Amino acid sequence: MRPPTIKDVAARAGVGIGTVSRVINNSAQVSDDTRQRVLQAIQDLGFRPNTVARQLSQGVNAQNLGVVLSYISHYSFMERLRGVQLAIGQKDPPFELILYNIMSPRRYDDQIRAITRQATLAGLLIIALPVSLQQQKALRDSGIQFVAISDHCNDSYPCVGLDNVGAAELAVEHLVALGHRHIAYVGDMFKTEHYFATSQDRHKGFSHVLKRHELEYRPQWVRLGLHGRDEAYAMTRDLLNLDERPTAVFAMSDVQALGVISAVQDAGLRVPHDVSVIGFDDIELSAYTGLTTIRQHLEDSGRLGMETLLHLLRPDEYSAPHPLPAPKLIVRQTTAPLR
Amino acid sequence: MRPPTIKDVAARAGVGIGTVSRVINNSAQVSDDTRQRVLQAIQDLGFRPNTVARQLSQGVNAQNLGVVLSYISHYSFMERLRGVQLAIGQKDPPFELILYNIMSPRRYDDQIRAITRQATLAGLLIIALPVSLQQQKALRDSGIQFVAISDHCNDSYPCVGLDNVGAAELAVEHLVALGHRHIAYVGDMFKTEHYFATSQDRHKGFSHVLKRHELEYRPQWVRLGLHGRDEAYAMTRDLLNLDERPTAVFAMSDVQALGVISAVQDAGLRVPHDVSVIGFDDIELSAYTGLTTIRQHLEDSGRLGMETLLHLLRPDEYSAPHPLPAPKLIVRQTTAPLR
DNA sequence: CTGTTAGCGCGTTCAC
DNA sequence: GTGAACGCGCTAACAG
Repeated sequence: MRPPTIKDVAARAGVGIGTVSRVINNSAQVSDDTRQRVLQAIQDLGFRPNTVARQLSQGVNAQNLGVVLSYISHYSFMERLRGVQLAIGQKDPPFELILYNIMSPRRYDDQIRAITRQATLAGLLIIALPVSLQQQKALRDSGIQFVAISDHCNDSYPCVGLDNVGAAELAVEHLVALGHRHIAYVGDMFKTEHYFATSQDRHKGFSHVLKRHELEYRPQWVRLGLHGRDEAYAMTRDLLNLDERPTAVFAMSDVQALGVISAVQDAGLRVPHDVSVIGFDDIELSAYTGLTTIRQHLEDSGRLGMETLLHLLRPDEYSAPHPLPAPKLIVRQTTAPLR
Repeated sequence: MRPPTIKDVAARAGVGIGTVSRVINNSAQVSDDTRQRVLQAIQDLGFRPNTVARQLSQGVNAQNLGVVLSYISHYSFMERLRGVQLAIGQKDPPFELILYNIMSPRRYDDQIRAITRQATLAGLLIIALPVSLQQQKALRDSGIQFVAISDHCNDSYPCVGLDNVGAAELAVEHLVALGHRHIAYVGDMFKTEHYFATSQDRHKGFSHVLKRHELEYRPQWVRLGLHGRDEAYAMTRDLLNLDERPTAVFAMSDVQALGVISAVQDAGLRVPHDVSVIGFDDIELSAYTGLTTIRQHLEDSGRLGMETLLHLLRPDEYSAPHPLPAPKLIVRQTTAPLR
């Protein structure tokens, strides 16, 4: 049962297909009588014009831009997305934005394949997800320009670089500079699949600093779990129950840092008096809550990624964007010198 | 200069169009020699396969869903969007989501027109924007199912209802119940164009309650400005400089409420001891900051809107969604009885 | 006013 | 292996 076409409608209404076309585009003058008959036939058959065919015959080349990202529900991705929107702005005619929300690694490859096979995209922005050689080829073959925002850039494609390891070092160095020697890490479970390893990378920065200052690495001070405020809360509770507990916590994201803080407070301790807490991201929320954190310029990175893509697509209209500022330590009220 | 087609490529490579098609789909066995010639021609001409034509000939009906909203950068819209994503979920093959971000009222109508003329959408969700009769007709004519999330629903189209007036009354009644008689309103400027009037509506609820309790309405206690934390901060500063200042403030959004709170604190006053503050929305942020507010079920409303649309599109796969819970007063730590 | 015809660009048969 | 038709569903231009 394929969907009805104007041909079917024409047959049922006893008219030519041209007339049907006129009716659905309510252009030209069609006699009121035949118009009614056509409309009736459309009703009866449940006819819906096929937009793809319509586009082809009208010669419109869809100018859509895609964004592939995971975890769209995280604030950090939302803020990046905001930057993307800013970059697209309000050109006339505008590019439209198609969101591809990757929820499982297995689906990622399927999704890219689907995009290259059937999406009508001018360009694609891939956020914090790896781009394999095959995917690069597939994208190029289908004429889709792409840019990645990534921790693992290389020269084989345009890419806005992030540096999770280095930025994490910034955070932990801050704690060390405050005199802390007993520092814990709270983050996401390390992924074994082919996602980028944000938590691994930030944990790597954490380890580097410990090593650099010859501080002991204690596995029981590294807590990994699902992402989220409540999960971080639970992990921190366990952390505080240890015989020897840390005096500072580096949480791999601001949302998790807020969970850490709640747990510390609920344990009858004070932040930063008893325990210092530093987060990562600098989402908008963090300014409101006074959280010390690492600013990774979320909005700017999204904007920059999209600007890079636009520049690729239309060099005359969009100039090459400025590079991303380096991650920056933002000291607020949740870290203090070791007593 | 129209873009090159496979025909042009075929001519340049001295082959038939069938061969070109095989090459770009790297299917079938093409001799290595001719493949190279074709690839070269593609290079030379800068040929990009036309996805629309490709779709038509393959019979894929684009199954995209659109979301029209304004102010995508506001947290409240982001949380609605999260709900929308949840509803779409991960069906296989999935619907993709196209974002139409309306930044000026004038552009809204153009945008809808563009959507009806050239977008390949199965359905459209219109969030907090009015749908004129003409727009309804245009959408129906182009076979695009649509659902609105709106404060002004009527029977002419499927719609998830909001009630800003009633919900605002809830907020102000709470303040009155706490003994407050001098209540200020901080909100967005009233729009004169054809957007929905969120600020007007919430202000209307505010006025209703004052009238109901025979409280005086003082124009100088109604502050309207641009949306944002900092703008709300400035308005509140002015408010506190008045000879007679309010003892409670109803901010039309949580983000603005946070600005109000900062201003109160910076003026050397305490919240809620000296001034009670209530917001509106219950964005995630508000739980973290202890803000008393009105929960309008943002995420649920987005989810519900999209579920309604999906149910319309595929009644067999998606059941009719449950209705939206009523707005709810969430009392936290920023409101207290009048001293 | 209305039926017919020729494309839109590409995938997919077919024969060669 | 490869070229040349045919058709996807629709719009537009042309006759009537």
